[in-house]
Amino acid sequence: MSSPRVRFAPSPTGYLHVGGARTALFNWLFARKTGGTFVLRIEDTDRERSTDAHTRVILEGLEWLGVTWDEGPYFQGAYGDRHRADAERLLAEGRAYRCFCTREELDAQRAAAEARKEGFRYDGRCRRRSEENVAAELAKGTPFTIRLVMPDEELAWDDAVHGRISFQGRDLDDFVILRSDGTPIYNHAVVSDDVFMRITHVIRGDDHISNTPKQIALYRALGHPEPVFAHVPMILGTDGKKLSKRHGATAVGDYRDQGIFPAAMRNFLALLGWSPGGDREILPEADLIEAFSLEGIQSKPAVFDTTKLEWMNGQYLSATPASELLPAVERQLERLGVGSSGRDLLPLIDAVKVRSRTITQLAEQVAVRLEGPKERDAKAATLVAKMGDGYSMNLRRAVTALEPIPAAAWTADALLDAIKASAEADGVKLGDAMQPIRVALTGSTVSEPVNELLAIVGREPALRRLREAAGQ
RNA sequence: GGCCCCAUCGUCUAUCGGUCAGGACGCGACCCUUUCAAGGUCGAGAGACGGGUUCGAUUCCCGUUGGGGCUACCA
Repeated sequence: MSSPRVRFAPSPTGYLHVGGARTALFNWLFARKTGGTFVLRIEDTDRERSTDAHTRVILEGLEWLGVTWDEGPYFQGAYGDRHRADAERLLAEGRAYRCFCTREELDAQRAAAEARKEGFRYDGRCRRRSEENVAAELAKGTPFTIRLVMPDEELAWDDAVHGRISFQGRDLDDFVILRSDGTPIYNHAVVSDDVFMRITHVIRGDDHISNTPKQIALYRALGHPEPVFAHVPMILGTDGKKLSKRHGATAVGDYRDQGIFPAAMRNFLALLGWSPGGDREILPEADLIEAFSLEGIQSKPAVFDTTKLEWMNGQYLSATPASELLPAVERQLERLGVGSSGRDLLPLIDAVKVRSRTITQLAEQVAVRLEGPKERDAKAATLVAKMGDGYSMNLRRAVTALEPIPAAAWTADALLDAIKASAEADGVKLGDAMQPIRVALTGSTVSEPVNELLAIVGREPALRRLREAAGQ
């Protein structure tokens, strides 16, 4: 077999959903693994809902993820002539027919079927029209759609992830392939394009399984061999329902904005519904490609767990040197309206790196060290409440102990000694002396070691904040 | 309603008939640290149910239950 050709074919009717991103990723991984070609096709046949803005967002999302395409983007809307020609060929060969039923008639039939608790299936009445009758309708200029003659035969395939899936043609109806305005319906456009673009492997979402028999019927009618189909399971929200807006962030852009790394997102998405086998979790791009296979794809849906995504991002964050993080941190600081006032940010980044899971969190922590906390987090607030007067008392002690240290001697080591000596003299546990300082300086119970924190914040700002927090 | 897909810890998963059912996230404990994390160690935690097939089923088959998808002149 010549090298595989795969495609990702989103419709620009919304943002790039994480499910779509994963489908794109699997296609990409497969193409890279097999030395195949990854084609991007924008399915914009739904003129009502498709927008250029959505197309742009999808392209940007893919680029951000590092899912690069080798061909395209092709726009399905540009191929109307071929779609029409294919439909007319089917018509000429008797594999399709004109349907003059109006929307109203169809709606009435559907309503009646539903009232009887039955599924609606078009009864094919227009297929039985005589040639004279068709000619007469045509002469009158009655609008018509073109429907495919659904063969009464088995429509089955060996799905690369599900194994054999089989439908019966008699359970399906003669579906519309060309609208009365001459534009194609999804299934028809897809098959026409996949044939034209010589797609060998169709890797797409599970929700397309029920479209597949229709498309197989189309391939057979058109006289083209079918590609390999691989239907990847869907992504669910934590409640087990299809992932949607109400589960929170679903667009890849949301995660980019939250400070998730493309590499972490890629790694996480790849492991959602696919496993390289064994116990590996953190896989760089090259390993992902090396290990990828369609057979490794799970057949059950997967729940999108943002906690694990963040953990994974933290792994990538910890492994990235501060110097590489710097530009992103500077951008985030700018967004927060925080100036670095000429300070070298590298030590600050290193100080908070292992305690952050996203660039955004990291930048916020850097900002706090630069300008002080805006508020206390829940744990810190609880701690302050629990300590009562002890909180400000310990802060006053800290100020007394730290004030004598001149700026020139304001080092982590000296600070540690001073705090220890003070705590010991007052009979205060070191933790009780430290934690109020940490909270006063960061608004959080989590930070680098307190003496290092003090050194990083600097003598004047640190003492000022401690006094303020102590109510002095 | 019809057609189709799915079913291992809370979550992501390993297992391709014989395992103390392994790993990761999260959770708990401990170690490290006279302070926070990170890290390390340990722990709790799963084969939906019922039938088969088999010397032996999480694994193969059937059914039940429970999820999900599709059922448009949407994609």
